[in-house]
Amino acid sequence: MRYRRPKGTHDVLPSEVRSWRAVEDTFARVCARYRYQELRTPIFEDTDLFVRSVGEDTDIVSKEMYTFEDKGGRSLTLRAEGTAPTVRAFIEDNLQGQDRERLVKLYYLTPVFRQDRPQAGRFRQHHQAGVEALGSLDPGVDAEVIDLSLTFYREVGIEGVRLLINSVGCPNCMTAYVEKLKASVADRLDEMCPDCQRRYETNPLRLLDCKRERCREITSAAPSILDELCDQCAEHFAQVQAHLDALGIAYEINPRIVRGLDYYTKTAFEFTHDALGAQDSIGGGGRYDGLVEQCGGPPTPGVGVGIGLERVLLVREALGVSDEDEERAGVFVVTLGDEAWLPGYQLLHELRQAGFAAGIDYRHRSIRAQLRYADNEGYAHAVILGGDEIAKGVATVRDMTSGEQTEVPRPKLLSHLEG
RNA sequence: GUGGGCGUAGCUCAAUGGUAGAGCACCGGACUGUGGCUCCGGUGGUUGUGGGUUCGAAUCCCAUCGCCCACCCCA
Repeated sequence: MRYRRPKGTHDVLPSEVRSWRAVEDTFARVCARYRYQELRTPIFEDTDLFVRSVGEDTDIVSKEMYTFEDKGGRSLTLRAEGTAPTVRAFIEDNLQGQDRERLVKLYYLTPVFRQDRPQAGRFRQHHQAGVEALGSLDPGVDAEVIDLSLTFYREVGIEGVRLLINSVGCPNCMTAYVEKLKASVADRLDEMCPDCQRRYETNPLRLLDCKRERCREITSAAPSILDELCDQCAEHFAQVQAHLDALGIAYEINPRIVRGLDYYTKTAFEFTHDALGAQDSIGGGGRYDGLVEQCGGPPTPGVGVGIGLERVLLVREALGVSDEDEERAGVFVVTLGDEAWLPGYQLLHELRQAGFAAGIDYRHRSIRAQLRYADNEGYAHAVILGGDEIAKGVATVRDMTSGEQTEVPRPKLLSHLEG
């Protein structure tokens, strides 16, 4: 095999496209219902956009980005996540207009590139469906984004989604909390794993995220961020819960949800599903009230979610969700012998011009082979043209479901098929 | 990046050192101009690749590539 697809990437085969379409169309439909508008941004951006928004010290930026230089010496990076490019466009294209209080609601479907080691549910190119709501601090918007996500999961046929929520506070309470966290861990730091010892200096919040039993045990003694939130953040988190409660949305509060992107403030949440293996997160997001300003725009709060489409597809498969069978459609032109070929070929063109899906057998095989093919390919009708039909100026129309056949005069063929 | 498992026909898998097979799919026939059911027959493999051990390797050893799973991280 001379060429292979790059590691961690996938070809979406014709047989798989239907479920992709079903999921993508459902997402677009749900977004339209919640009044989010589609935004398409480039597949690559200035490297600096991701570095400064996601955070220099995150795994995504420090080891997973596909970064390259163009001929002008600019450093560019393949889309490593969805929020930063959306925020960039929000600012650059002035999507908010003059009304700086206006809520701008955007959605996207996009490939995302990260160079991890592939495994179940993890790819180097995956696809995310996401929404971003920019311009409101209202906790009802946090809940709306969560509600939209859950509606999407339900409408693609996924039951059993678990919602985990947390608040990571604002820069003020977060800084104060980080100090307390470090203090509580400090005297046992030498017992922790090398990663955590590094995190202690570079990104202490991530200490809470470590999966090692020893580290978990040590951090379990640490204060919860939820106890350290400032009044504003605590109130916002309470209000998010009140809004979720009002919608009857079940959730678990999990103070260990930190998320791997540095721009999050206040609300952070994650959707998981038990049908998946180790990579059980099927979506995640949160609030990022400082990001727009940090990227050079006017101070603007925001909240959003990213949903992994491959994982959604995996869950659907595990749950046995099936897409509707495609109905039989189209007309297959069966020609018998040389004299019927060109008339059949003309009919094929005529059918297509009239809007029918239509096909023919370029192998000139037996009628048996042609009908078998038409059956396998899901045609609704076969039109048989042989010596008899040509002589009589008719065509034989066979209904591929019932097997009924009728002789139809050539001039009336199209109207007969339409009826 | 670290560790483990697995690579045999288009697909799912047999064959444990001695002639590479089955089911499904595909093609043809029974049915000379009629698909689906049944029966019969057929096409299809440099056993991922390279090297080694052996009289003999799909099988054992080494290397390499690929895939899968876990760690890590995330969607």
